[in-house]
Amino acid sequence: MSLQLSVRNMAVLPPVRTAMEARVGRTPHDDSDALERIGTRMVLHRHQPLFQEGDQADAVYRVVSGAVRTSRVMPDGRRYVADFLFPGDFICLNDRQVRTVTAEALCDVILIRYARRQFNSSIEADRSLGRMILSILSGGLTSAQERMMLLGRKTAAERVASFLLMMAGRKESDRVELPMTREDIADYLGLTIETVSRTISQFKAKAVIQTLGAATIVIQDLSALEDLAEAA
Amino acid sequence: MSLQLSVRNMAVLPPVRTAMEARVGRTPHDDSDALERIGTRMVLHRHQPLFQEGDQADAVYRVVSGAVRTSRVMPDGRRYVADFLFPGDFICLNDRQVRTVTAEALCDVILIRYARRQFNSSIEADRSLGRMILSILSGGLTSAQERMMLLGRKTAAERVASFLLMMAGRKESDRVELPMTREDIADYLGLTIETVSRTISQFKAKAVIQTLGAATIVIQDLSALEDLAEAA
DNA sequence: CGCATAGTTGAACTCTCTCAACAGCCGTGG
DNA sequence: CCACGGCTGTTGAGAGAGTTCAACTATGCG
Repeated sequence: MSLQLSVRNMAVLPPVRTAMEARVGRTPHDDSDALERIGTRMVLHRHQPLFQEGDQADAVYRVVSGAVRTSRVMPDGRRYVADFLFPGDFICLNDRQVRTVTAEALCDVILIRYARRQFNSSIEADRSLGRMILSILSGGLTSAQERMMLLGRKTAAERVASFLLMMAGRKESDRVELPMTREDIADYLGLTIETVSRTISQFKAKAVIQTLGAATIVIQDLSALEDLAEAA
Repeated sequence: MSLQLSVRNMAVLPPVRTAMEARVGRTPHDDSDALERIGTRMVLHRHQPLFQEGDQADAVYRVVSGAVRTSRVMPDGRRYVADFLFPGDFICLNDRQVRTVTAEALCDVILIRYARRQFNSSIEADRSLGRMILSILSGGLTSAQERMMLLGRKTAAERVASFLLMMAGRKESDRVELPMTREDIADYLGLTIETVSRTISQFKAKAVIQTLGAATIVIQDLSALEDLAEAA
């Protein structure tokens, strides 16, 4: 009945992206102070699971490098990708007892693990850290709403364009690496592999983007892509 | 780029529903203690807006009675209903500065208004209240994920069945009042009015539900409805 | 080099949407 | 109190976006 969550946060590791995140990132009392002491570093290899649906949720994680996917499968096999997590993002920053998604490494990943109890103590002890977590959760809800609009009301082309812009938003360059498969993208956008593939081909035909192998796309015409995304 | 949020919480006013909510609801130090002092009661009439997209977000609200709808409109008119808020639910429990949804009364509504600054102070002052807010935000994210699965992967029949079960979940009886229009439901489920209407008609034809006017449905066969919802 | 996996493209199909007409309900005013 | 008008909801028919099934191609790893 409920899903585990993964919440994005750009506070420390990657460059800031939004007003909220910028604000958080510049908090004088940086969150890493309080958290650094209690985290343990760990490595995950490509396709290795971090945890499974149903597991006890005894830790919070933060991605240092690489990319993680959280997903869920319906009894009949339909899959839903909850989120892609990149450096700086927290995984499952909520208070659920049981995992409701499976988290897997898309490529080799380094992350920091925080035991739930210690993490909670840190939040309570450090007021600015608590505020930050609140902010991150708020931001997560906000972007969840954005995604619901996408899933409920946008066309395939708009969804794919929005997705590419999202991925591009993380970087300066016009070159975007997609560590996930087309199937992952499809399950993230509520489409099929074929539709994602066809849509990307259309964008190439229109010279909006270009591909360097399936995993790398180059944005040739950013404003055209933004128009296609029909940003609301 | 970001959406305002409305977060559900059953802690005080209505009966508890989930593990998390139950836990919160039984917190010895009840949240109403800390909040009651700073809230002001207000009344809203049917169709009256509480706030609009773009407004300054200087308050948090909590529904006492009635029902509120939050929504957003894309430039070309496509609408997305973010949430329906019922007694006990908080509206826009996040730290965004600007409203990214419009909130309107579906019927006559009583709510409590908390000035943002005082609300934030209360959270910081009262540890258990802070925990509760964190819990509510977590729960909001969890149900957002649930909804994304619905929007991305479920069929029209599954969506409508899930919706009816959601609405029924708030009550003991098998009689469910729907204060929102078919259009609201459609925009909430990512469907059209016609599809919602047709699906409800199908359910009636199968004797799964029954209607007493458009606004009241009676669940005749709960397990059949649950099957239709294909609960994941 | 060769196989397996991932991605692309084509064609037919289907679910949902769109457009359109009709029906039912409710409040207002005669 | 009933009749009218407007709004909300229902039903029908046709169209279209995206899916499904299937074949083919490219890529990457042993």
